[in-house]
Amino acid sequence: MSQRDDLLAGAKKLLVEKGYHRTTARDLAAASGAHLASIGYHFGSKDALMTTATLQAQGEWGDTIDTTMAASGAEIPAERLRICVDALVAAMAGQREVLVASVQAYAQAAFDNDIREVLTTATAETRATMAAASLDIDPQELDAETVRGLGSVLHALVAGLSLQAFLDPESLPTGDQVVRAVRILAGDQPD
Amino acid sequence: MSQRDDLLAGAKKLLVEKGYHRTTARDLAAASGAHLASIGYHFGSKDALMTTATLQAQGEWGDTIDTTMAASGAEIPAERLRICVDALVAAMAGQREVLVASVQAYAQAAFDNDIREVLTTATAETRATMAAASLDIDPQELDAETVRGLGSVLHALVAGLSLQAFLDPESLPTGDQVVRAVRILAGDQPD
DNA sequence: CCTTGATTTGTACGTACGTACGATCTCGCC
DNA sequence: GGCGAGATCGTACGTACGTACAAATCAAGG
Repeated sequence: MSQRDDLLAGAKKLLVEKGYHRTTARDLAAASGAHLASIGYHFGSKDALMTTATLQAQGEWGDTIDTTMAASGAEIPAERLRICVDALVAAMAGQREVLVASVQAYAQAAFDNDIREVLTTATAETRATMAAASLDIDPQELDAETVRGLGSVLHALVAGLSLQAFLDPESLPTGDQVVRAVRILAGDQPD
Repeated sequence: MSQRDDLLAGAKKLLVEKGYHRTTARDLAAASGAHLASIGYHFGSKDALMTTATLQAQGEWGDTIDTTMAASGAEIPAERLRICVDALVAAMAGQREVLVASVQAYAQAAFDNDIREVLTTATAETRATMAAASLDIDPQELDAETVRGLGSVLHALVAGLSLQAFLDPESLPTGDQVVRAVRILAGDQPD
């Protein structure tokens, strides 16, 4: 494993443990076993290394979501939702570091346009993937309207639950509770 | 206005413009017109000032949500949802700074237990408020089960849409689109 | 075996940071 | 009018930061 890889791995670790800005170049060197000066050589600057690490870490959470969504093969939309939520909630509980990294990525996105753009693109893709999975159709068949509606809602749901998992995993709902809540919200009669 | 207040106002401004850690004590002094040494005098440390500012800023977004939720008085759950989403989306578009501050607050929560606790409490309250508003009942009448289900879903929806507004406001759905998406998800028949 | 280019190392420079602390000011009160 | 506590100011100290750069090392090719 090259120092470059070591640095990236260490950066991701420290991103989760200390956050973006509290991580110093010397921390990175120590955590990765690489030499302080290697940061400049391989990445140009400490900031560039941290940005790269942040984007990679965020990508991993996106991948988790995508694969989880793809795995649910029920017939009924509500049932698919239930299964997905349960699977995601389980994933969230087990991978808190990835959630932390995602939150750090979002925080950086406020000031770094590179990160912002990657996140925006990734979000758009996730919305399409989720909308398609939820309807059990091919992503190509989706119209923009559906992505904006269904995709946004699904993404919001997952992102919101991720935030909840990040803050207080104990309070996460089950897939069943989510489905029942959705049915209440969909209701077209006074309570 | 005292220097203390000036410092807090400046800190909130810089929290949004530069983020938590990139804001230096000298930035704070300059932005608030207060003297560098006043930070130590009034808040003990620069970090304590930034934490206070972060919590205040986060509270403002919570207040926005709460008042918006309270304002929607339709009879039908879905209709209430539609109105709320439209109102919140409008609020998000007009108050990007508050969204930025919230994201910064969450990022800090990963490493600061004070912030984490306040955020957790605030989230729990918001979930209850939203669940109650959505059912058009008094918060006291809510059972824990409903808060966990309906409250979580509503909170996740709002938090998720906030994140979307933060990243790419253009892609936000309308209340109508959200309601239609929810109805699809609630569907108990194969598409 | 020597050369050459890509890495890794050691180190030091300049800078900007947070904070401590004494001096100075403000102003209500005796 | 002076006293004293609270607030503000000026400044300097020690530190830790990011980065530059020359030296050392390594890996292949001729």
